[in-house]
Amino acid sequence: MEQSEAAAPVVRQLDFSVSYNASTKANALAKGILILPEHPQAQLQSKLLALAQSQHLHARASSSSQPQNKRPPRKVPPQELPHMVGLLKSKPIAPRLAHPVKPVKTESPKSRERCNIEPKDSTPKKQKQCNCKNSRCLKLYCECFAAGSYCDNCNCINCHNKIEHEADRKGSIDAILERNPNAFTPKIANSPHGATDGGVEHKKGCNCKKSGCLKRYCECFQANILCSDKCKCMDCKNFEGSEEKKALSQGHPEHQLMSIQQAANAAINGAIGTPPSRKSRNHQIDFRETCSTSYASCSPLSVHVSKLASSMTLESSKPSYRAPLAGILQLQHVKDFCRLLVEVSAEAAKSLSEEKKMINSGIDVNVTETSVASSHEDGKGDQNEHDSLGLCGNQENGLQILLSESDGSCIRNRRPLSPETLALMCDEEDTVFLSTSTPPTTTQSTLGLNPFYVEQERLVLMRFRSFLNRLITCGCIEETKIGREAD
DNA sequence: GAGTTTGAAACT
DNA sequence: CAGTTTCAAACTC
Repeated sequence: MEQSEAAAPVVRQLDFSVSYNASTKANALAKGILILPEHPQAQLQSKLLALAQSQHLHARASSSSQPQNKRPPRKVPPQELPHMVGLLKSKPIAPRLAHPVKPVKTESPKSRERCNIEPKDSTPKKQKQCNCKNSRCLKLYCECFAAGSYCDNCNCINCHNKIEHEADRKGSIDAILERNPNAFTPKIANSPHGATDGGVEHKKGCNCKKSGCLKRYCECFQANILCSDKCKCMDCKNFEGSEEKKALSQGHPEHQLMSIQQAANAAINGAIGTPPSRKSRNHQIDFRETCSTSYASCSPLSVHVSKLASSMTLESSKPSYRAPLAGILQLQHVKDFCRLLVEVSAEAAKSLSEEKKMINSGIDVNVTETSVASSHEDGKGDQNEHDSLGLCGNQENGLQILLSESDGSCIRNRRPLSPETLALMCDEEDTVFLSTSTPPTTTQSTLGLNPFYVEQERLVLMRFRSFLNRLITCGCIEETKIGREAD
């Protein structure tokens, strides 16, 4: 069947678990996934990622003065360490040093470290530069060592975390692993609760007492995640809905971006109504217990409701709250939507191939082109999408009017949106995709961007954007409804 | 840049 | 396992 054949590339493109390289190509083929060299899925993936992260990255780039030209030659990934140690036979314990001789330092570590704002996560992108003095960089105090990396361009003293001290290093690693086999495994992991903290949580949890978990002393805060059940912190303010956290975010663009990232992480789990978990420890002053909105309000579309519900909880001890998209967006909807995207792609492929044939036979195809694009921008396409998703089916007529808008502009004109919502809308990036609507150039072709697929990809991405806009609309409307009910 | 605070890691 | 010490990062002045 022609349609299924055309849909195959999109199926492959949407399979983000498969990275496009020579080794995975064979795997993909074995799975029946079609690989098209002239249109690697990485292009689509990177565009989607860029769409979601552009705001974050732009702001980070402007706020960070860290020089980007430092590239350590080779870094050992954290997960590599246990493996390395497993090969060791002896177990020398690294002795504690009294007071090593201090070499002359040439650079101010503070000015540099201040700029090093990369969140500590499982996949560090930028090499930390430590300032260790007494640990020889062979203890977990050393960030480089703890990350499984060799020291490089650091300001450490008497450093043994180097290739030339490999024996010492391995001995120390072995000793540490003997104490704690998980010492080198990433501390940040996917949360079993999902919505609790935006999808990830600190494996061990923090133990903060004075920082309110709102300073970088706190490992959770530093990793840009919310505190979880596992934390033993006191007077924690690092939870969704925390006024202090909110105030902090509003004051600092960097923290705003962190919040956006947290909210985006939470969107996947929170929007489909994953039940929140609760942290309950009687020995601790837990603000989350008095603010039951915290965990439920993880959706980026629910930021305003979160604020509202937060204030409600100050007045009532048992506030009721549900995320705006709870009960609206179900897992099945996401599946349906993916199916829809495949269909859109297939239809586009079909139309485009017909168009190509017509061009070849000298027929003017302007009308066809218009019909293809418009059918996916509104009208039938929208109805199809709306039907398949069943979104906001319980909403009043106003919603239908809003849904009929294809670009979501009316939503934005209605009132200012939160940075979190704007981050998801990513409309400022529209030009990136819309620019591909211009006739493909020979450059694109020579770069391996088959114009046929560029156009096909554009249509799919536009549908995706349209879907996100509708989702936002649903969230806004539900939010308004909840707000009215609260009044 | 020096000094202080903080919380994880290491040690007892 | 709890308490203490050490350590280096984060923070303040």
